[in-house]
Amino acid sequence: MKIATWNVNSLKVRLPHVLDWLAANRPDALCLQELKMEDKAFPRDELLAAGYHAVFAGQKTYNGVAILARKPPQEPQRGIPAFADEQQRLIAATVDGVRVVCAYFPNGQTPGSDKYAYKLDWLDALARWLDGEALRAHPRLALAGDFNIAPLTADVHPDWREEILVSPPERAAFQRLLDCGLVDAFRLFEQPERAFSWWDYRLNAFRRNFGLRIDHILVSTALRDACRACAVDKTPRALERPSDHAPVALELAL
DNA sequence: ATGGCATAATCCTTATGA
Repeated sequence: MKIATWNVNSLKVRLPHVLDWLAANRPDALCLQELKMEDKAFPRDELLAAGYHAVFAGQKTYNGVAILARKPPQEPQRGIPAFADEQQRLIAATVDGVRVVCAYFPNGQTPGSDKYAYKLDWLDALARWLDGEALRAHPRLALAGDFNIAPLTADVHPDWREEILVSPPERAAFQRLLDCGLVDAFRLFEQPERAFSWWDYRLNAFRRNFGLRIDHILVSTALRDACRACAVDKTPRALERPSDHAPVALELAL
């Protein structure tokens, strides 16, 4: 089984890249973030023609998440239960017996801001839900998405000067997700130096490999031993009009 | 010290992103 995640930064603009990537990689499930479109604009027919069913939670201008899968995703659920939120940032569904949770974590803007407080509140609600309910109901669970957190020093280009995405409270919140019984699938395997998943559009950041690893796939204990490979695919980032994020893919022996 | 690019929305400027 192959599960992947990709922040597409507008599904409308990136649909050709997504269709090409699906054709080339044939994942069983692909989690998308930052659709930036309402549900009525979702390209359901184009994806079905490409062999993919979808569940999605869209909104105008910002946010928006979807799970694409070769088989119809089962029991879709939108949002974090018991966390009232106008922003469409999470959708979960079962694909091939795995509970796939697709999430677009808040950016946080800058420590001390309202958006930063919202980010930490959102992370707290996510951890509570995973620990208290989701993992009990679904022992085989994968949490995939744009976490907007670079957990380790190795996940950050040395020239990164900002506090956001690397601040101690954000990293503590990431660790709390691991403490729920999840593992960062990427770090189960040997990886190249300076492996990132996002590069700023400015400053020739991609060419200079000035990036961050903020897109992750965490898997539950029950899935850990089934992991066979996990990698960032930098190819779509080099195309014309790319997303600023690259897809991350996990292969499982299931 | 700042912005540098991209997207969407209202529309030629602004908010947001990471």
